[in-house]
Amino acid sequence: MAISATQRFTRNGNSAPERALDPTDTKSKILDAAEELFMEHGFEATSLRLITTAAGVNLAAVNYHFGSKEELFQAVLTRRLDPMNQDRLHLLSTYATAASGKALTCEKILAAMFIPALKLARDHEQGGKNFLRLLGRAYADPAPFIREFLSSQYREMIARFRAAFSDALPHIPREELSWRLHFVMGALSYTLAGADMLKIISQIHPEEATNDELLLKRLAPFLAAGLRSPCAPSAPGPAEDDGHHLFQDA
Amino acid sequence: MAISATQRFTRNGNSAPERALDPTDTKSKILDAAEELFMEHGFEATSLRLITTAAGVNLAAVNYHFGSKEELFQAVLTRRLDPMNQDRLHLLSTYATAASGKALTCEKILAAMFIPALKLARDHEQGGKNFLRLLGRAYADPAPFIREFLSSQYREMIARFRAAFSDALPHIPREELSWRLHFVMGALSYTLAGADMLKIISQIHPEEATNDELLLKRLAPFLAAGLRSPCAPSAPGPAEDDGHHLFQDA
DNA sequence: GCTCATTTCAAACGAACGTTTGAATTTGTC
DNA sequence: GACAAATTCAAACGTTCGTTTGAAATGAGC
Repeated sequence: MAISATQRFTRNGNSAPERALDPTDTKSKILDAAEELFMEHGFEATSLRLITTAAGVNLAAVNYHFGSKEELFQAVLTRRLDPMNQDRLHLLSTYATAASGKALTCEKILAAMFIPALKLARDHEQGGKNFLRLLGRAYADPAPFIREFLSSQYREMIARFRAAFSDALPHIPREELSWRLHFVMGALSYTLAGADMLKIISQIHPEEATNDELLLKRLAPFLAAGLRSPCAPSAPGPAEDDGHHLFQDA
Repeated sequence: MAISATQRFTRNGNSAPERALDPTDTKSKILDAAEELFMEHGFEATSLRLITTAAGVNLAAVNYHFGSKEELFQAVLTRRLDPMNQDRLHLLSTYATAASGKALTCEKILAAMFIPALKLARDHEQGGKNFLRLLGRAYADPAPFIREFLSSQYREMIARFRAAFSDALPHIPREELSWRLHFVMGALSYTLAGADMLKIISQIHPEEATNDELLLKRLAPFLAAGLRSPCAPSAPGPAEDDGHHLFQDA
């Protein structure tokens, strides 16, 4: 642990943004194998020996090209997460200019969140579908380096989308909207991540559960309805009830 | 791996349901420490040495009392999950009889899901709050033994609640309802599990994010609105569009 | 064809892991 | 108090882990 910054990477020095995108070079082979295996077993349970064997490269190649297992994991996430979030921002801007000043609908904003994710899921030439499940699981991973990384990766995107939702739903207080955005992100990532678990629990047919397109087509209206729902009469202070009165009867 | 069933536990033979509930005995001390540490670091990253040291017991005590690390993890989950899910079923039955044959509202059904979780979160004398976060994370864990365990633990409860929702929302097709139930479970567990990550992303004040009561008071109406939302005009076959027409404009 | 930086390789490092062992200790029973 | 079962203990087991090493192979520039 705690290797000095100068000591690391003295042998690589590969500080240029990207040397090559050749999908047959060692770095790409490692990323592809790591993506699939991290998705399948999680970060801790996936050994570098498993990754390098699957990639057909030498064990030491990971530390040479990426520095450490943690940095490899971040590289796996960055490779697809960065373009996806930029797609989201671009799509949101496109919709906003098309609306010519008027506020977007919830569905439009949700579409700007979901469509780039769908595009990634369909990118079959590279295992995009695996990546979405890996990403969903990373959200729930307690490792500090993962949480900090995701937090920094998402900060800008979330801020922009919160602003969009705030325009779309002006009657929802800022604080309530933060919560609902939280719920949206939760349902989305959980849905993408847990596709094989709750499809059993929920008795959803397997061939349908893997159809991300259909999945999101059902998820977006569900979330839009929640986002638009009328606000409760605001929290009336520390009521200290026994929990059985939390839900207004109807 | 693959220890014969007869070989395991030859030294314990503790096959009675529960010998003692004394919170100071070795078994309980291990469960308490394991619950907190599994929650904090996840299953793979938590070593038995860390657990036994925190519990103040000998390293071998885990294998003596529980058989293996995996079985300890299951015991940690079972200890609270089993009573909580039985509470849920009991509460649902209570509401159902109180409604005297009429269908319950979505809010009532959600209350039957949430209130037992809240009760557990408030059980401060034992780390109930930790447990909920541990549970939420277990949902996203790819380890097969965890997924199979949770699936078996939840099967009955989910079936009962699906039936209740089906009565409450007779106009929603069975298949669509399965999806929405999936989204509900996702948002709930994600909300309970990821309390410290997305509260940063969503700019929610920390002192509020730890208030589970307020959290669920906001989540339930959000989900109820989604559950009640009108159905899309049913999937019209394999449309094979480019993804930009997935969301109906409005 | 020589040079030198980059990359690959087999091998080993020390550390930490889950588990097992067998003796010591405690506990319950007569 | 003696016997037997249950539990605790220190120590070690064999394995696997991420990482490091130094030499061998590779490739581009002159």
